[in-house]
Amino acid sequence: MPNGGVVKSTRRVTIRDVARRAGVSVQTVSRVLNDHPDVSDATRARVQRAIAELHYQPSAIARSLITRSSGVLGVVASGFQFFGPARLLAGIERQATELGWQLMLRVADPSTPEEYDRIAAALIAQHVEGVIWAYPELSSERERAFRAQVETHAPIVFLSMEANPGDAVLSIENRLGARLAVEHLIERGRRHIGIITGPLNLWSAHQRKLGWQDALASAGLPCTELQVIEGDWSAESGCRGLRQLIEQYPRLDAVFASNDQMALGVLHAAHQLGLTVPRDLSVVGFDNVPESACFIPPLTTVHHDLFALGQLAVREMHRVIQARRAGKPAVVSPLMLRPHLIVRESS
Amino acid sequence: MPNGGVVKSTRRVTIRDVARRAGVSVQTVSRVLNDHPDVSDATRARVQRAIAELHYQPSAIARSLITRSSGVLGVVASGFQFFGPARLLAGIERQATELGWQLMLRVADPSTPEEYDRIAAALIAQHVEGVIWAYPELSSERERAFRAQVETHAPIVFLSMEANPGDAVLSIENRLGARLAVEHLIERGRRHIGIITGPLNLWSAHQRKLGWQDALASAGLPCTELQVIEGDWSAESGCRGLRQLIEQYPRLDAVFASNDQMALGVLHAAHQLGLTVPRDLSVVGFDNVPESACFIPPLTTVHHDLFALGQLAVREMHRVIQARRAGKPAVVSPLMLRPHLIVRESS
DNA sequence: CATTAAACTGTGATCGTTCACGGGATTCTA
DNA sequence: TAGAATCCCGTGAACGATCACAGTTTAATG
Repeated sequence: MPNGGVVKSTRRVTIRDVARRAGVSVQTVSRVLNDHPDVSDATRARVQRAIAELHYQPSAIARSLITRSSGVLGVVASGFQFFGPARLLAGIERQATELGWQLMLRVADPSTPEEYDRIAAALIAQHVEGVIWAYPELSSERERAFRAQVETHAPIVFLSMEANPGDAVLSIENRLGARLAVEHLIERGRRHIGIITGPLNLWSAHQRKLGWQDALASAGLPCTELQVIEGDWSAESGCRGLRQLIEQYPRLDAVFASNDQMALGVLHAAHQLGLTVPRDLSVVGFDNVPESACFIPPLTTVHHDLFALGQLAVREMHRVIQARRAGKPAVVSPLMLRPHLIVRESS
Repeated sequence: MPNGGVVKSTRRVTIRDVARRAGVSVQTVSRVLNDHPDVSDATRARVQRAIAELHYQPSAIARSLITRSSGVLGVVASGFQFFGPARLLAGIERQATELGWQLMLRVADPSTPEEYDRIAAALIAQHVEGVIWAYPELSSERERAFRAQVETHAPIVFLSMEANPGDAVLSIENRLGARLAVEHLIERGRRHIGIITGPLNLWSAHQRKLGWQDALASAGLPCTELQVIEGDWSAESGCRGLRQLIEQYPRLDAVFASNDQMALGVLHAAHQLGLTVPRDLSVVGFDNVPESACFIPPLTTVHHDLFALGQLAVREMHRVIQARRAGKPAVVSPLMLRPHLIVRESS
């Protein structure tokens, strides 16, 4: 019966209650719970019946205190209003659940500096056995401070970040992806290719810009700062970006937008300006969000699989933790996933 | 120095180590940690220095065992590749962090039935003090089972769900929002208004359909099943939806798409079919995703604030838990947030 | 100066579980 | 039939903190 959420504040049913009811010791109940062999079938059945009758649920907290392993991974993420981070988080969650890990979620807001200390402290307090740093950018010094705090307690995996030597970073090849996109524009005969970047303090945004430069340089095409506008991932910034770009670089005949949302903004602005895509202007995006196939016109874009990256991160973490429990030293091995181009009608 | 993530497996620094170093009892250290008054300034300083020198981090796990309060809320969510759930989760996280709660995240995949039992068990095992059920739909019977398991341990808040009497549900007024959208189309002179719904087993999708019916009925306009297509929230389904709609109801002069992504699909299909929006066809969406202002044409849509809803949910949970700690019974009070219409050029 | 209150600090039990160890009953081997 | 081996089960300590209670010193009061 619905009771409006009134909780009876009864004491929690413990292993002791089960033991009493089954007429055995707590240790025997513990053995049943953990599938240890040294229990006769008869007592095992009795204990299991008591467990069911009392609706007993073991306490992971008490267990992790004594076993010194919590079964919890910490995830530091942010910006899941964006497609990438959301997919990443989904992949992490899926794999974690499959391998039996719980997830403690923190959202890092890169604004305040001492917040990272608080996050580290909170994760350590919760006895997380591993930390997955998903997406939020870290300056080198902050990263060092964070690692110094956390790493004596738990290994860390960094995702989509700059890889300093020795870092455990998993990522997609942003630079390659951008190069593929721009090379494609060049193949289609475009010669004056601008870029709208993400926030350039972000490593991934910076890498995509480098990929754009790579492609232009090796084709001997113009590559100046006049062709660059820094956006903020939002469609609106893509819209503004195109206007500015055309103003400061009128010969523009193609744009590489560093994500699909900004590409949408570019398409929008082009439409407003009376430019026909792709005749007057080619546009390529990055991310391959599901909607990009329904843009007007459908967007050529770079596909990458962040769901898989998230899964991979958890698997790596799992491997390392398991190995260490067995006493062997183990480190996360860095890895880069290759993106590929999806050609549609905007180019 | 980067060391590839090698963890020194030293014993954790405990309150006892701090006590020894500061030359006081563990109780005194505990008092310092919890800001209890009965400590002289001199000892307090000595203890704090010891804490700093040893890099001591208290164990939330040990603490929650004895205090019987974990400081952890469980969140069951899914589908954060969509704008709504992502905003909801972001709001929940923000408010939780502000109020000092940790978040245990589970993603519910509505496919398997016994998974709900596992989720409930996991949450109880982790001693969560409250559960926020964010978005994933529950059948009445599954809900009952879940509540029966969890509610003796922790209060539950349901978000965006059907409210059975007595349920603690927070939501936005989906039905009203849809009615606003359709009434607007009627005001603009449209008479043959179709709808592309979300999956109709979802309460929110069903409510939006009812809102559409409300508006048509009170205006005395046609309202038949021929005007209805069931989508799946994706842009692609909106695209297909419009084609089918026109086929089975050729007089169509406006479409209410139950989210912005499907509205994008509608715009796309209209463009392909040579229809000009809004001249030949008016389109209204639902959600007001940031991109919708950059659709072609910019989308008229229903704005609602799921971030605020998430914050609210945590605040309610907080209130209830605090009250119960103080021994007073308290229940979550149901609440509905009003959405409003954003008029742009697609209508 | 004795008495009482206030300020400060320590002791042992406790939360719910597993770990290390020990011991009795049963079966097997010589 | 004695000895060892196997199976089964229980006892006390431990994990890292807080709680309830008690004790000791210092300051305030009559």
